[in-house]
Amino acid sequence: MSRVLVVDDDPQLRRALRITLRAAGFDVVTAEDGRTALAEAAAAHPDVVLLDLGLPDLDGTEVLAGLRPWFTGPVVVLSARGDSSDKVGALDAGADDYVTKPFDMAELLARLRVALRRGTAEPGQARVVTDHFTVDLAAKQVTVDGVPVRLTPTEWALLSELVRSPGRLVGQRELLQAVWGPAYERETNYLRVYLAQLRRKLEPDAAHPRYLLTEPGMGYRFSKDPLPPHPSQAQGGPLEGGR
Amino acid sequence: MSRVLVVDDDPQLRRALRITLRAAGFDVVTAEDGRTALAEAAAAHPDVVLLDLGLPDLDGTEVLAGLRPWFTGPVVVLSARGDSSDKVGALDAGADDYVTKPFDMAELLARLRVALRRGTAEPGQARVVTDHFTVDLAAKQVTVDGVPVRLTPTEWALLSELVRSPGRLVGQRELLQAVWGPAYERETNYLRVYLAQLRRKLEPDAAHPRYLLTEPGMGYRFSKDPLPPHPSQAQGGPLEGGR
DNA sequence: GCCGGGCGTCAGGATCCCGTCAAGACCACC
DNA sequence: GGTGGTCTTGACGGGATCCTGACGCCCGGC
Repeated sequence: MSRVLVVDDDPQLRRALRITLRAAGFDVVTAEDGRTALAEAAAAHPDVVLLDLGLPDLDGTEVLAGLRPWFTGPVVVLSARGDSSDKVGALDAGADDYVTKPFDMAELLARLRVALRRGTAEPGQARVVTDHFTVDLAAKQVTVDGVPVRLTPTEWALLSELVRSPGRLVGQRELLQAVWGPAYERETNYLRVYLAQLRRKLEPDAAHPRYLLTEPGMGYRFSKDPLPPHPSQAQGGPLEGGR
Repeated sequence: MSRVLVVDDDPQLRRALRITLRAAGFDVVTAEDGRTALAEAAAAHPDVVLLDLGLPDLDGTEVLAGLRPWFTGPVVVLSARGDSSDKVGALDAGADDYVTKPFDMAELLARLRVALRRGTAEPGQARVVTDHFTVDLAAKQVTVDGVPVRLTPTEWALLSELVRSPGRLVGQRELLQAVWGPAYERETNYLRVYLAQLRRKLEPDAAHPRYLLTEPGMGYRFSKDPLPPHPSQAQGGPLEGGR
């Protein structure tokens, strides 16, 4: 179930949205002004924010600006103002969609579904867990077998880029651009060096990676479900009876 | 620079969009009906598709359905019909945004920016499934009977080119140009070698392909619905009573 | 029956790519 | 000014990948 944070100063609309969204299977949290919204967003970890622009204390754009540095989920703006300049401003400020009041509830629900469809898939998006290590994206913390591990800034940037989309192949150009910037797209050396460091710190056996996989010529892939241990790891397990 | 595919049957609107989008820094490709749209989407590799729902040959929803199995980028729907049910239908069919005509150009550009900001679809969103193997174009992952299979860059480039238009015959020149570049249009050798490798990795019986089919003298075709198994595969099935 | 074009297969060698290591540069903090 | 940590950069060996040519098969035309 997905959690949505509804930010609106109109009690009636809040109530209507709460009822409808709950009926649609959402877990609903509400806020009536900008400060509360920012606090609730941090506290309740919503998957999506439904944000009214006309708030009593803060301008909607300010709320967006306060949200965007750390909130990675989608933000759908709800506003009575239908001017094109308002829309462009909010969308360029980081909003993912813009719906004008009065709005049709079925359409709003559909747009929420679209926003969630592509927002980070897992509800517990801040934590990625494998059998061997855990990555907490919000706290910037990595633990291996429960023990915290120190990562350098570059290592962290690289790891979070990979872990953000489990199972997906991330191209080397994509990684280099995200971590070092567009000017370094050819320095595949960096990737090799830092992937090796990450594997030394995270993998059970750095020489035979099971989670941080190489796709030769294309890029790297973080796999949640580990590959089977390398055969050379013949630690006399009783199951290896054959041969 | 991003490439956008504009699909609309109105020549005037196409022209206006082409000029405005080009001025906004886009590389513009156009199509005037659904069939052309699907072909262009497969051939031109757009980053985003701007799709009018009222097309002469196909319903817009059909174009969406033809696009979504493999197209990993965002699709923004443009429509004169503003009914809520139309919007919900298109959004749930895989569209990323829905703009009603007449529209404000600045807003449309902002929505295109938003769509592109989010980048490609999540793994699992865009996948081509057959009875025997699955191709996840967003994750760049192929599984045969659920087991991940590793493809080399060239193999992947070739396979994705074929899989992008299921059922359609893709000319050898087209394939060679897409994978190796315009200078290699005569090297049909490459196709034979790499098709064989793909068949070895994907087909149940590489000697009698059922999914990656050869059209002698023309090119190759990916078929979702497999051909019946080859008769020589008489593995004692009860139905193979004869002979 | 003969012939030629197109296709599938195979194996070798050249090339590219990756993992690894180590040394130097840079920076922040003490 | 010293020190520890981090980031860059280069070089090297091993392995995977790509290109290439040769061969045999099938099929349609003559």
